[in-house]
Amino acid sequence: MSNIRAVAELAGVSVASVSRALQQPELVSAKTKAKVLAAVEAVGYRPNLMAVKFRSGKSHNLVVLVPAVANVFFARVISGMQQTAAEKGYALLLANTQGNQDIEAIYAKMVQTSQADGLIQLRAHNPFGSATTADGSMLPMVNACEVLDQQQFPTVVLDNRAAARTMTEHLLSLGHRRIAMVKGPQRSPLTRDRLDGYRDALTAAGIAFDEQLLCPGNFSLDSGHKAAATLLSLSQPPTAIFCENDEMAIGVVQRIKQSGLRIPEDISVAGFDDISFAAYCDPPLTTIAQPAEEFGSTAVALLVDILQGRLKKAPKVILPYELVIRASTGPAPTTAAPQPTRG
Amino acid sequence: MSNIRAVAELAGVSVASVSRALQQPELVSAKTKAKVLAAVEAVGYRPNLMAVKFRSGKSHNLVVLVPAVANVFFARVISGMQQTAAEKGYALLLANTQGNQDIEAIYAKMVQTSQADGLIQLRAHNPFGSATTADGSMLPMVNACEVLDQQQFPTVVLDNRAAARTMTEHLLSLGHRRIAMVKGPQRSPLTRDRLDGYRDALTAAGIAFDEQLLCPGNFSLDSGHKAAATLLSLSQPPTAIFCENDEMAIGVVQRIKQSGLRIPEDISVAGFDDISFAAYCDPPLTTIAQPAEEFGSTAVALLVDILQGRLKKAPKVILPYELVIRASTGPAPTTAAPQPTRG
DNA sequence: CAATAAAATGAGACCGGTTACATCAAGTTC
DNA sequence: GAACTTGATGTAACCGGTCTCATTTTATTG
Repeated sequence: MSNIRAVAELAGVSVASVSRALQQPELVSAKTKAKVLAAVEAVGYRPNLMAVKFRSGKSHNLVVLVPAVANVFFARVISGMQQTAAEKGYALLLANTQGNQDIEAIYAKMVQTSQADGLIQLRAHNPFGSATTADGSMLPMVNACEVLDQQQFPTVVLDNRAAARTMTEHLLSLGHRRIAMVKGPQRSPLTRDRLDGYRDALTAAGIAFDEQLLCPGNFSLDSGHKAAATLLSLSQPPTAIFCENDEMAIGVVQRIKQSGLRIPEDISVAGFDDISFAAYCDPPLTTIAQPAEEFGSTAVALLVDILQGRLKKAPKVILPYELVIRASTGPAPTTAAPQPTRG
Repeated sequence: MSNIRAVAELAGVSVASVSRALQQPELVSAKTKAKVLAAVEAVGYRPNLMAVKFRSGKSHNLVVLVPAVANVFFARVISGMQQTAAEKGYALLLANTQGNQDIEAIYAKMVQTSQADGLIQLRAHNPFGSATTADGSMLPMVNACEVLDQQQFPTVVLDNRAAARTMTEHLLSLGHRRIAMVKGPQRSPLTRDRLDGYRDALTAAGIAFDEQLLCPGNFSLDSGHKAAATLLSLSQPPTAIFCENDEMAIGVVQRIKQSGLRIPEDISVAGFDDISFAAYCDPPLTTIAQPAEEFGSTAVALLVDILQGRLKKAPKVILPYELVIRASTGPAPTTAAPQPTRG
């Protein structure tokens, strides 16, 4: 691999002149610039950017911790990150953590060992352990989607509580009184916020909260399917099921159909995220649309702002959501609670 | 940020001893090692791995060019890459190319500028322009999923021709004689191979090829929906539609239902990939299962083998596929071709 | 105890750029 | 023409590690 010294030698100038000719052409004479460019061409010179990064102390890499890259929603977030990172001259180092904190720690270390300048976390967990560096400065981390309770870090988030309340109100407005919720992992703040929103709406409508109508899930299609089975087997099944993501809702839809019940005539189903498949579900899914790509691009933009010193305090960016009403939700059945015909 | 010299000073030893104590502890005395480790702890030393990479000339980064990270299938491939890369001590630099060759070129340059050691391409395109470096050695690239015609690069691929033939034969065995195909982008070798397999099966069954039954698509849900509309409006519509991926098949399914036709009684639909949503489609989708994660892990393993000099010639790895028969395909209708009732 | 082998340690070159500073040539001003 | 300014270029330090080679210390042996 040819280096800058080879170029300098061939061009008959110093390495400093070569560097200047390439980086600040206005500082060198036209003659020198021409000689340098010719020599660069001749030896096929490509500057070793690793050396530049090392010298400058900036890797221009950003670590991204993603619980599951194969998740449709996260894939969109990554897509948005990628776009903005490229625009700002950063590359993304992708880490598929699968919720494993050891893996998170390994990648977080890339920041501490100068392999990356900053980190974006899509889960409510701080992989660094503390919020500041040894010298007390803010760690270059942005938290998006599911955010930490303590607000030491810049965050990009949806008002999950309000969104869940909006969806629940939509279902209430259709006359539903027994509304089940298929939740995400128990401990996540995201799930807690959405549960709060759900309860807010119930309380406002004067409906008692029923623990039986809460069903755990893990955001997978299968967990939705299982949750629906549980809910349908209740002595008093719900007339509407609100799922914390679209995958689970699609699983729920399948299970309900397998029971011979109709959606939304017998039971309404709602999701969250508005992934592309939601509109192609049968019936098309009522859901909360999140600006997934914007989560990614905003997170990257914030992180770059921090890295370049344009941001002093940790901001909290709240992105808008939208209730998307499709055919999977409809008026609550007026008759007695429907009974499964099979399954 | 503390460096190795600070540690050396505090420990009262040379920088070489510090380096050895951390990298080849068997070379230093127990006493020195203890002093060094204490000093490391005291100053909170983290080796600057950027410096190490620079010095060694190995970045231990791999660039991955993905047409669309938000695509469900590719997301799984990335997931597999991530896993294997982490095991082998490499990090993934993710590039979302969206088919844009300029973006590909920018990221390919990361290899040439030593920011990455190698590259994985998921499309049939060589972002480097040539197959060898200036000195004639093989470029560190692996091509997966959709592969280049010329075989200068190691490739990981499905026997798409055989897979398409298998699916077509499945449909033929159900009595279908008018089998449509919803294709991917025209110029891709992947689409060409699958078309060849489709024609192989038709020829073997003595059925004439009908150009009208080929429908272009772009692997999106929407393009499947549109393709179905076109196919249903034919004077003689197909009795089965074979789509080159599951997204398009799901789009096709929706459009067919909107026409009031039943699947599979009136028309059969088949996909390709076996994404998780395929099993949750209504009816569940017959498809070709591809080992997506294995594409990723194999591609990374091959690339690392190249980088570490364990691989001299470019191998071609062919991964297995599996015909997954679900409810979206069934016997061809025995009556006259069904007519749309609405839509 | 001297001679020698073996183990431990230190000094400093090196990777490939950038850049502060020194140097030098050419032009400007009085 | 001397003094000074300006622009172009070169020299070499520097980033933070690794690693070769020389040197010193310790262990072994006759």
